[in-house]
Amino acid sequence: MSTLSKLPGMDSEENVSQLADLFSLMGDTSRLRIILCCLHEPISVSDIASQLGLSQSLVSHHLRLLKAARMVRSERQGKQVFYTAADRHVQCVIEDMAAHIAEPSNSEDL
Amino acid sequence: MSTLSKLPGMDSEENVSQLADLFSLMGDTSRLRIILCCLHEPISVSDIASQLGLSQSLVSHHLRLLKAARMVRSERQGKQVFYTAADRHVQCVIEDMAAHIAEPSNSEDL
DNA sequence: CAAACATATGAATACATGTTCAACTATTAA
DNA sequence: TTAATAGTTGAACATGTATTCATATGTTTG
Repeated sequence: MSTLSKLPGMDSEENVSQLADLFSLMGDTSRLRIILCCLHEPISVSDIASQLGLSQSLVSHHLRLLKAARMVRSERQGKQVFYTAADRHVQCVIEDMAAHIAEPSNSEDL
Repeated sequence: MSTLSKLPGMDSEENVSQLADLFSLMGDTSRLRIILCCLHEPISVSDIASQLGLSQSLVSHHLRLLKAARMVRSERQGKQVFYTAADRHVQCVIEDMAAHIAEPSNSEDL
């Protein structure tokens, strides 16, 4: 058995690339900001676009990818479509990464 | 004040792109696998390369980026250089993302 | 029905980046 | 010092992808 890591499920190629795909999605500034917009309450596409200063088309493109990865959920209300972060893990990931940034660098790093 | 999110520090442009850069690093399959290799114990460049079936050069390139982002630490021992994951947050991020994948999709997703 | 609004989508482009190859530095052994 | 091993680095290439523009779909209102 090839145990690349001791994390559950992380020994298969497929799981790793599935993970990488998700990280890749969050690796784009526009997309990450869109996710942040969706974290706390449902928000419409045009509201995201105007809040972030992005074109509506671009936001829609990104939301499609995020939705396909189940990172956001969509709900139509009349003409508008509201998006929300899919589950709490999305926020957890961001908080953890922020904690990494906050972590003081060791002196040995130099 | 523009509070894009209620996450501490996530209201500034710079912090968001700093986050995105880190996610982007983890968004590549090779790099993510390299990180997984470094999670639990120090490992040399050539060992990573042979374990993952990647060229030593490629591994070194990736490690340089990971080190610059303070995701891994390096320590030379003789001819070899051993790398380790920098802090526990790196592992947390991966675990959270794995939990997201494991999360059952809602019926409304269709 | 047509018009107006909100969102989605496809194609084209411009830019970023993962990978390879070759050459270079660093460390140890003979 | 020379040879051998381990790692790094730079340039070049090939592939992927974020963004834009134009157009299409869906929804409400007149």
